[in-house]
Amino acid sequence: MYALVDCNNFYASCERVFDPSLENKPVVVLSNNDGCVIARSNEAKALDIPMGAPAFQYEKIFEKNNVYVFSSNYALYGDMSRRVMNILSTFTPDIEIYSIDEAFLLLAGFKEHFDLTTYGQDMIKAVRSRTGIPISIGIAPTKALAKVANKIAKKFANHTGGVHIIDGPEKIRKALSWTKIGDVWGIGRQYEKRLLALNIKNAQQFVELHDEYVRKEFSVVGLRLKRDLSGLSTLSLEATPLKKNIAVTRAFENMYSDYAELKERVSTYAVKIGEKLRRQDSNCSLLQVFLLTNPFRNDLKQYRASISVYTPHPTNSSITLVKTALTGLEMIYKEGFQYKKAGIIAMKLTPAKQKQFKLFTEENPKHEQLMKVVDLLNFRENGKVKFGGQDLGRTWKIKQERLSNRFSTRMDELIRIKI
DNA sequence: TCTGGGGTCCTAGGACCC
DNA sequence: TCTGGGGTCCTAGGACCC
Repeated sequence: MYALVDCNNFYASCERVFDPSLENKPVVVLSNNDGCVIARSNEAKALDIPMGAPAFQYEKIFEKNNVYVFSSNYALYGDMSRRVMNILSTFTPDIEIYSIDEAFLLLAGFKEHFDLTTYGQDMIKAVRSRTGIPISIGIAPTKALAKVANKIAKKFANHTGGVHIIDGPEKIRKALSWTKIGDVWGIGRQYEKRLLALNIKNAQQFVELHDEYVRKEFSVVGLRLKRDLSGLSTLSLEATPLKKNIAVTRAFENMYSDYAELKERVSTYAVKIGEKLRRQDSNCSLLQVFLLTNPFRNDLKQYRASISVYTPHPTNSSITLVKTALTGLEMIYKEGFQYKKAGIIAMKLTPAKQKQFKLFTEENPKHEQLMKVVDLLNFRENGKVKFGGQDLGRTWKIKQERLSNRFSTRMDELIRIKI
């Protein structure tokens, strides 16, 4: 059996842990630049604030309903996630961390020795008492069905107490008939549209389609999903692998048309890519750089371009990455456009330890030492060391007007209690 | 004024190899 | 008239996920 454990309204719940007065109140968390709503408490969902809602369009609704609005605080959410996952790992040796707030647990052979409902409830209690985060658990013979079970556990929390088990053909059929086709894991907007056109409205009707048909219309991905949903375990637990790509992409606060400004932004993104690579101890060999205008401004000329550039050798040195990224930028930049967003994706990642030496080009060995020192200083001094290509006068101007403290990772931002 | 960011996988087509 | 068969690698685009 597989369990899917999902943190309820994760980002909103993290904010609540450190401010319990938010309990039972509507809470939303915004994306970078305070742009869109990316997490909502149940109370906020009840106000019909949709996922992805642009914040500026909902300002009035926030005010009228006393919605508590937060900028996203990834330092906090990442650390809380790590704590939750650590607790879950004590319940089974086989765990796949699927996302920041979700994990699959393989409970092989547990059924014979434990009551799975009680086991699930024990997990809920442990995570709640040790982190303050509420979770829901779905248990079933396959991953796709565990997802379905999780949805039921959450939707009928009053009945299920947060744990729901699907086992046996009858329960599977019942759960699948209840599940709307668009709510199935792996069925997104496009597939939903196509299936509805065929009058396939729920998951049960989907699993009754012929294999060949599903394979032809929805590729092997769809076919695997169909099998897994029908109870044949097809998707297995994956060891949480190292990342294959690492990206830093941001919309700008304004539109830029000046090459010098883009150069500064892209340099800063490349420096950040370097930090991320060093954190997971990887090198990269290929950088993809892209640039685009504001797609929401129909009145302006549109342009988007992207290019891949090889680094001279596998590297995680910010210096080399900046140089490579700027080569790419120069190739795709065109004058006369108002740019709104740029990004860099590092690809072809290799472990930093297994460096393939090149015959003619090689990293200056001083880079490695230098980067170590820079990372250390930036950690201690909260990001004070910058590179020449970055704007030294810039006080990081991403919009974060309602940021909570990094309660669990910074000494100077600990929660304060008055006695 | 204002509209996120970071991932994965699959397929098709082109360029290349022997 | 007629023009092989089997590969790999890369890229772009499109779908999906949270």
